[in-house]
Amino acid sequence: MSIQKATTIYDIAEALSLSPATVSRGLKEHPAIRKETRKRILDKANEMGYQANSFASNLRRNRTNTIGVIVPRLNSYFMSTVIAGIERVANKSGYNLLISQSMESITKEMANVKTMFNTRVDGLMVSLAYDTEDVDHFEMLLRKGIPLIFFDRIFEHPNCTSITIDNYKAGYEVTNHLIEQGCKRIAHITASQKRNVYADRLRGYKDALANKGIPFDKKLVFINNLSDQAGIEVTRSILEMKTLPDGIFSANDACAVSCIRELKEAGIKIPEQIAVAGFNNDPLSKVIKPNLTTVEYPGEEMGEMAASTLIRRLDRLEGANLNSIVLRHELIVRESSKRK
Amino acid sequence: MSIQKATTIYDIAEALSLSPATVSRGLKEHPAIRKETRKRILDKANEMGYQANSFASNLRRNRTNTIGVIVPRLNSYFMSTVIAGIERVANKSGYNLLISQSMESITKEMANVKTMFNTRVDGLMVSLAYDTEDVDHFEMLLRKGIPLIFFDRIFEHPNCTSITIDNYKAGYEVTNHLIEQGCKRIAHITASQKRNVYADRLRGYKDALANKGIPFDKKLVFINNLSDQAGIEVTRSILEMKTLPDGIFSANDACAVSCIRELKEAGIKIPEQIAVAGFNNDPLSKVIKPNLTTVEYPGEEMGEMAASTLIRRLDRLEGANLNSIVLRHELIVRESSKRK
DNA sequence: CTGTTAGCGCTTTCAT
DNA sequence: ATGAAAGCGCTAACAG
Repeated sequence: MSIQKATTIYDIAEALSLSPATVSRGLKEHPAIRKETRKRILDKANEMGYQANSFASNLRRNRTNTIGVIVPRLNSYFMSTVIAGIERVANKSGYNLLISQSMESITKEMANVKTMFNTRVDGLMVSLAYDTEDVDHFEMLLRKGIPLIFFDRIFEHPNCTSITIDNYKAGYEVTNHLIEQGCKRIAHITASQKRNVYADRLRGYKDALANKGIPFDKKLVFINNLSDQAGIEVTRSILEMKTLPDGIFSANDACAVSCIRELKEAGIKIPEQIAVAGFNNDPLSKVIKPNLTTVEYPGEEMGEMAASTLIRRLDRLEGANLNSIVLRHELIVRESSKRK
Repeated sequence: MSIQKATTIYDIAEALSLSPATVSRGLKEHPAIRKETRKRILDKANEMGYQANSFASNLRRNRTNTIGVIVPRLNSYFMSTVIAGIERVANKSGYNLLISQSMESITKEMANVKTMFNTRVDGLMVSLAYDTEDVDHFEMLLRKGIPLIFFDRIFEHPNCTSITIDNYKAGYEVTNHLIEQGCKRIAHITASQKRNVYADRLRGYKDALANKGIPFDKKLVFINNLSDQAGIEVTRSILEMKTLPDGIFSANDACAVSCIRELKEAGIKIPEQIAVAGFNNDPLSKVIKPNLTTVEYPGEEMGEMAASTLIRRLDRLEGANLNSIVLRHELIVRESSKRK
């Protein structure tokens, strides 16, 4: 099979005795083209197996049709769900995706931004690394008018849309639920307070305690990276406390599951002695025994929202200048916290 | 801050009283450019903040500088490690990555290939979905001379390089190890036999048994999707057997870990009653108690090899026409199988 | 509603 | 060793 030269709009134009300009317009939704002409063009294009050359188009329009995505890590159920959502929307709208991992490091994140910038992505979607302090490294994009969207791990910025769930409320609900199950001494395991998701959940936790008149004890707040390993270590610290907590609220499921395992190992009954709740509704939460109480996090929807908001903005459509979008979460109560 | 027009080779040419052609050459490693001129060009480019416009270049050269990657799913430690390896090499060589997930479905895989094709990726790296039967959907790429590389879940094809570990040997080693620990009745949990990784490990398992004169019993081979959930279900089936196995070899760690938990739940002592081994050396394997015997799989190296092989081929460099590359794996013996 | 025309920025013969 | 010039395929004024 020989390598065949690709069909161009010139070929179509010639076959139809039209000008390339008309063909170009016909291929889009240009208003000033007769419906019938448009149909002829589309049919012929199909017949000839026409594939737009995006480089020519990009060169001409000074656009790339590419959206950058920077996430801390890909290896969680949550993130792969978000990516799937982004992918669906981007593909549908003819955008390509450039995905990269910051590995939770600001340094790598900065390098990624630079690569994205040099690749001239049309827009960028970011979920921040643990240790990112500010968003100066995104300024070069903003100065060029390249839209930037934060999701999940966001940063408040006047020119950027942020997509989250109400982490404060979710944190409040989880904590309140544990209190209602009779917990009076609830530990909270979380991560870098530089990130909204963790800071907000902690605030929710504090307010829920305060509302029920339970004093806040900072010795019960553990900050780590929420990994399996961290779960083991934190559980050991907890087991060494003179008074054990009677509830644990972990800011993710991986860590919660790891805690449950360690606690069971130590002979602690769950939920009777310690009730446990996690966050994200990872499939793991339905595997661990007892099943883990958690918060359903609409990952795919978040990906879709992020992508469609960005694309609307790129295409100068409506509803693109929102400053923040908050998706609905849901507390999922399972055996790990049911005491009544 | 106003939006500033980007520097082009014309700007550099003008500033240096050279022709654009010379600048273009100077920016590459063109042999016919005086070293000194080259340095002047490079310096000036730097000073002016020159960024190549890849669309113009792509349009001209009919290349995209983009590599496609299609994987079953992103949400495993192994895969995110592979991607990190690919990313490093691609970035270094100035290639962009287009990543997508087939979600283990041939249908989605075919759609992804088509998107990649239409995006005119310069090359494609693929790890196949569970249910892919043949590679007909890649033919359109091969016909165009677009290099295709398979990694991990490969398909033998004369024009494609394949990158794997020796799954047969690994399967043999794991099984043999279990036998040496005294196991005589070893179950094997695996996935679609359409995929080399699972078929090869099963062959290794069979041959190891045969070599020690242990009869193969097909009732001891369980085929599922190796998820946590599958681990639970398979363990339940196992627990219902009239004679329990005394060893389990799971083709991944996620499933092995899930089994261990279910077995412990049922009061089975590990490794005393049933020794367990997994595959991939997922961080999880060091978290579960007892720590899981597994096989170290060099994910990052695999990603690097795949990417660099592909890029060498794209750049017409040496060592690009290998048909198959086999990386080194390593059996990691931990408590879950240590009986002696 | 359709055509003409002029590039977008780069690479690559072909000249010199 | 360097330059001139053509053109990759498409889009967007502008003209009609």
